[in-house]
Amino acid sequence: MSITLYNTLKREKEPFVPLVEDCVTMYVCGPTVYNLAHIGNARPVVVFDTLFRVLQTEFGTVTYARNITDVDDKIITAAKEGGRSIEEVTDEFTHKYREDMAELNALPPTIEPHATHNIAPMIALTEALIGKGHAYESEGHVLFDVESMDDYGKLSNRSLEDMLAGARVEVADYKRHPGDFVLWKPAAEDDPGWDSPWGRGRPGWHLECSAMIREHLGETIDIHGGGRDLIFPHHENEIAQSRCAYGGDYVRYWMHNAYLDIDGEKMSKSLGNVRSVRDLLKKYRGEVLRFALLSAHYRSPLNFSAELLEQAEATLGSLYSTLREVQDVPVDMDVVLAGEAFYQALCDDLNTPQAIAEIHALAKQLNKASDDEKALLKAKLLAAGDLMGILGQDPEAWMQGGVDEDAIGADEIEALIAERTQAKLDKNYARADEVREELLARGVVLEDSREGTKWRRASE
RNA sequence: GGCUCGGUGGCAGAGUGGUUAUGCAGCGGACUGCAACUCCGUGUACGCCGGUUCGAUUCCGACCCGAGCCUCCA
Repeated sequence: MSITLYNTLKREKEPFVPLVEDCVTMYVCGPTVYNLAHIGNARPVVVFDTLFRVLQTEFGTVTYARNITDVDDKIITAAKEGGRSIEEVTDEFTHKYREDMAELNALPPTIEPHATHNIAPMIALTEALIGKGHAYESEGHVLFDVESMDDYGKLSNRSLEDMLAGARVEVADYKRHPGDFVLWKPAAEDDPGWDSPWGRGRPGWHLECSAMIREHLGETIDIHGGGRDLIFPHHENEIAQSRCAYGGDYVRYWMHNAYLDIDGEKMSKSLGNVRSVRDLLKKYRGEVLRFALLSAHYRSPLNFSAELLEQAEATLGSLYSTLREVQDVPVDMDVVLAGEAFYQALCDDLNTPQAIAEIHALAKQLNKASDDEKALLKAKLLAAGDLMGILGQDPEAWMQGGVDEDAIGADEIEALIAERTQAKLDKNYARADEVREELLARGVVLEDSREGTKWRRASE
């Protein structure tokens, strides 16, 4: 099965062929650890985690790196405001980031390089750029000279003139060209800093990714992902740094996910609608958040809303309900993915909505399957879910679980169901319906079947 | 102003030069003591205007509307 990916650099889908046969390198821009991850941060994590899973089905070795930016102005500010050390802040939020992403069923990346552990390669990169005439020192800063690169702006498709036309920012007087960007900047006395040929300082943001990719993955990698907003200037500048310093292509496939809106509005601090993953997890299970994030194609904007989450929860509930019906059916066969529609959808530039449609088709088949068809269909459904990071839990536990601490307990539910069952045997339907109504009012839905009464927590 | 990306049925959301994804909601039916679950059936939507074509939602052009980037915000 060949995988097709949309390459931002070429603005079209193309077959994915790794540089080294059977061996893929992928890098995704990770968090700056100064606060909690919000749901917008989670989108690329879930999207590229899904890609990671798909790539692993096709290639023997997939090395996936996601960095931790642990030196940055915002971190310094956060530490000062909280009266804490830099390490306290970065440790706390690195930890919480990992926890939150794990809740979303995102697999840990193969490598998680920290910026502060890779200062030497950053200094080396800066020196290389100066040595080749692509960077210059000015007032304690080291700046990249954008005019020294012929095709600067290729990824974002803008010329230096375009950038000047739109410039809305005062140009620092130590820059030769307004587009020049900082590779290394001086550190204030009490700020984190490292000794360098240009004095005590710290790296610019763009420098980190270039240096860490070179250090951990190599000169040219296959896939580099991130949010759409990173195309310019971040990724553009990474390209400039790495290609000018090392030669090579740097990145062969650039992938960018679209933004997330909250209730139809851009998520922003000023609107006060930033939703942290941690906060959302108090009301919705991680798998629900993940499913919601995958319900739209990664290159399409996604409107994040209560309706979306409730629909995600209902859909997952329905799929788990299907799986619950075949709980006792053993699955021990390997599914040949190549022929499966859900797999083809995922291989086609990660078309998750199409894959979800195919999952519905499988569930429908399973719901009306004869006994001897069930094992294979169940295996396919689980395989599809596994690729998307969903449907991996025990169906009964999912149906009866939730995140509401105050919900009615299982024992009490079972007792009421027993009472209702007896009432039904006694043909006391009034009492039976009364029990059902009472449970419904408390968020429990009853489903009678030949095997007895089952229950589940209602969505919402 | 420049660059990029969109406008699909009540809602969400794929996709395609011609056989009307998928889910939710709605309607009809089967099942059920009644429900729920499940199953069956049901809705000819593609911003506007031109063009190409036997035929366009899908290609081309103009237009309208919206979003993002150009401010180290995924």
